[in-house]
Amino acid sequence: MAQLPVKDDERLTTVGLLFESAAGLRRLFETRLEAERSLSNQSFEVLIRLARSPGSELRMSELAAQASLTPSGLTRSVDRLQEQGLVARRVCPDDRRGAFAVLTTEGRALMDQAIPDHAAHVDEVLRDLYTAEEEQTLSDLLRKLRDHLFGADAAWGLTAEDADTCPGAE
Amino acid sequence: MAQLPVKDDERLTTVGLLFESAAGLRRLFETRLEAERSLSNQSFEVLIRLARSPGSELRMSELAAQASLTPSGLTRSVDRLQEQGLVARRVCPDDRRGAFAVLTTEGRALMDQAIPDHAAHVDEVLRDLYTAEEEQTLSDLLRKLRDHLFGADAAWGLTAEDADTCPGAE
DNA sequence: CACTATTATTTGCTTTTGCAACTACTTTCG
DNA sequence: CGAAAGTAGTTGCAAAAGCAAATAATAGTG
Repeated sequence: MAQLPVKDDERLTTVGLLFESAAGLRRLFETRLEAERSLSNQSFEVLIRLARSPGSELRMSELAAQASLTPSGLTRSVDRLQEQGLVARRVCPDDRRGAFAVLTTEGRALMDQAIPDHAAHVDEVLRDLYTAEEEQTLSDLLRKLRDHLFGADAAWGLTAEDADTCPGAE
Repeated sequence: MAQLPVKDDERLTTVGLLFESAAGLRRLFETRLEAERSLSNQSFEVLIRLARSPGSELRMSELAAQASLTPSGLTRSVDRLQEQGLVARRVCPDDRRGAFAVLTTEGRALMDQAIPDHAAHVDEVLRDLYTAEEEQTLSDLLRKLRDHLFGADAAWGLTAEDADTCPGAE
């Protein structure tokens, strides 16, 4: 089938919708997370990625990529979480330049509560909006974009097999 | 067809992909916009929405919603653009509390150049990634989400018929 | 009409973010 | 080995963003 060309305007619109949707969700979640857990959406992003990683830990640089922060942004974010007692740093024994961010016991406990709550909130927003098929499609299309923008690696998909770069865990 | 339930994990992943995609695009565009036009992505968002509105103007509050900023964030953003001579404020004659942000001649000239460039950049990223059909699907799914999160109004779709709340234009 | 409630935007102040420079380590290569 | 180049993370500083309170104008009510 001859594909009708997509016009510039439509592409710009799609990008605009993507930005608006992300910002809208961020604000929505932030309100609740702030109220119920005193967490910003950004902190939560950092925590959830740790929580979903093997050993509840991730290299700083990897975490920065996953949480959409620059290295310096992540350093401060982890500083804050550390002050709150939710995260600790662990030097990488293999490479002493490197550091892991690790969920503390307290952080783990918090996330064990917060993640189901958050998932329920996400459900609330998406469940009645999309069919299961649409949701799958959206996920696939977004993953394609994400992988294209970064390097097919990073993030959420949680293809666990990497991440454990630093065998000498505590 | 009985819809297989979507698992919590998958929903969380989808949301994560959305955040990552948006952040990735923002960084990508920002780099080029900064280099070629000395504009942040945020400023550009404000400008492009003005440029695509009838009369190149929009109420502050409407613009804030479209650009994913809080009212105060938008005030400062417009302050900066005004200092750069790209935007001006116009008091709404109907309602003297209200203000319009308007593209100046200079701002219009800038955007007449910048938008095609930006559109080309967006094309570069999306053209070979998605089929026309996929792109349409993505756009539809995102629009549904955006409309659900806000009030089916706002933004890009540019259903021009509103916006002209303030008849007494200059 | 005076009086209270609402709405639109701005301002004061604090937090978050980013860039660029810096430190500390590792790797490469002569 | 030892200097040069590269990598991981942190810090100083400045820009941007948000919240809450202030301002200004409009709407509603008795």
